[in-house]
Amino acid sequence: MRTRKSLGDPPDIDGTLPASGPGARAQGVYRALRRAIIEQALKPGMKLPEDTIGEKLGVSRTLVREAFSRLAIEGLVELKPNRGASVAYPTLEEARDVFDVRRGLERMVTEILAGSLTKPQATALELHVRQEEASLGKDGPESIRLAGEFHIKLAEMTGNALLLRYVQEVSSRCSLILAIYGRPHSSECAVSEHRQLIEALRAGDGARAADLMDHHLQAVASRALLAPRTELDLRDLLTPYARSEGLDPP
Amino acid sequence: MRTRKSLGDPPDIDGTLPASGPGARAQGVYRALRRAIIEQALKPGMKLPEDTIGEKLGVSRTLVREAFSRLAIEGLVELKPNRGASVAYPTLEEARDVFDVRRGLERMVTEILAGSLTKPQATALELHVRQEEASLGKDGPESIRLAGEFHIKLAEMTGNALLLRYVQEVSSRCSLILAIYGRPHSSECAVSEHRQLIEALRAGDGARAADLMDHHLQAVASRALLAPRTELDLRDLLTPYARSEGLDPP
DNA sequence: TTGTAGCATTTTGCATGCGATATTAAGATG
DNA sequence: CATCTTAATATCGCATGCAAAATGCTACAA
Repeated sequence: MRTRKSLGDPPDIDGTLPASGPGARAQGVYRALRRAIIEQALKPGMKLPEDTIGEKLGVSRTLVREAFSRLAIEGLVELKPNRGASVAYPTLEEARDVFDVRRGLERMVTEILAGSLTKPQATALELHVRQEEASLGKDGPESIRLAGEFHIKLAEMTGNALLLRYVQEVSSRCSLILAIYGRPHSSECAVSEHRQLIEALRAGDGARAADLMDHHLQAVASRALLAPRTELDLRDLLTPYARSEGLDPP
Repeated sequence: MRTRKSLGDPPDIDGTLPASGPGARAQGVYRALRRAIIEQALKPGMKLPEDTIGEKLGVSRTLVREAFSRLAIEGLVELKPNRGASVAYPTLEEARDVFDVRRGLERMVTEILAGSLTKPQATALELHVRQEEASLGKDGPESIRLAGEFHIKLAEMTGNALLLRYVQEVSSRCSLILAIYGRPHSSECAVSEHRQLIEALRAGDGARAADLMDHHLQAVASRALLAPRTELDLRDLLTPYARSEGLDPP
């Protein structure tokens, strides 16, 4: 039963939109910050003062702190005692850790799905891939979001809530990582690889599907993490510091 | 009231004991509750009123809430809007999810370690197993704790912080699950299986090591989750409700 | 210029207070 | 006697307040 709405409230138009009721605002702050970080409205390393954020979102520092601690656990913000919160700026090593775990998790997803994917599920995935293709030309943030959601959809289909949560978490962190270390115009996922994956899943070929997924993610990681040149890497390393000084690096 | 430590206080004697400084008390509450749940001082389903807990721990509701939300994310407490927190009471389905993810995670651990385990690490593991053997006869909580820590130690040795965090989380949840569904006197892990695992790791035989780990955890899950008899299962299902009424079921 | 000492301001860590909601108890009604 | 109100109490969600720590600023000396 949906307990958090009071009786007079209008029905939710969309489950993903801000709900009303107790606890909803806290979650709203969390979700807002999360999206802002992933979409790079809040750039890696950026300082996050509690009261500023709270003012801007129309809530008290309490709820902002709550969101911070949650985001900190997920690795999206860093939380230093007496020095406040800032958008996380993962090191290359942390980035590699995240990608490694992600590969392992998604391999699990793939293996589970290879034995259990239903026909409607396969259809839904194909529909999704078609959307990805459609959005490819436009080069907006849309294609990146869709590519990410493909992996989330897969995790959802396992029916394993914990696995889904972990995949969501590593996906978020990967977004942040790619924002720092990724090349600007590299589309994260090759749509053709998604297609092949669906084919293998539909065929129930778990080994092949797992292999495809592994290579797929390995490719994403390589594109991002094999630092193209050291100098570029160093420059990027400085941008957050520059930004925190109010500068505007090119 | 002045609960904080002032400057003249003596330094902490032990690093693992409650540290002083900002943020330390918040973490202290979290850790205290976490341990209390895992060690079943707080039983599954038990209600957790904010102010009662805060009083007992000498902190305000704020910090207790903070701990609750963290524990809720980890699946150790349930948090219902306007109805407060209670120690989580995972369903059998959730339990299976956790065990499945755990097997996947620990397979990752095993595969990583098979290629990289150093000699000192192997020695440390052997020492640990010897401790497990020593504590076996005593049948105290010691042997259970040690068995769990073996898996944590393995995760630590991968050097992957995220993987470690996930393994810790699923381990905690497994403890809770076993507290509900496990048979009272079943030692969770067979020490001999730990021994074999170390041997395979030391030999660098990743496939065999992964297989051993998989069977090992499968065994633990089976012992716990293949509900021995349905009636016993039903009875257990009722105990938390009985407890919340102040009754004391046998 | 460069470094630093002291004060003013900002920001955090945490406790407490107030209104809202749930839960329990008591009384009324059939 | 069971069930529906309704009042009392407990508990939560969240904002705000206050002290401690950090940060920034100004002034001054080397």
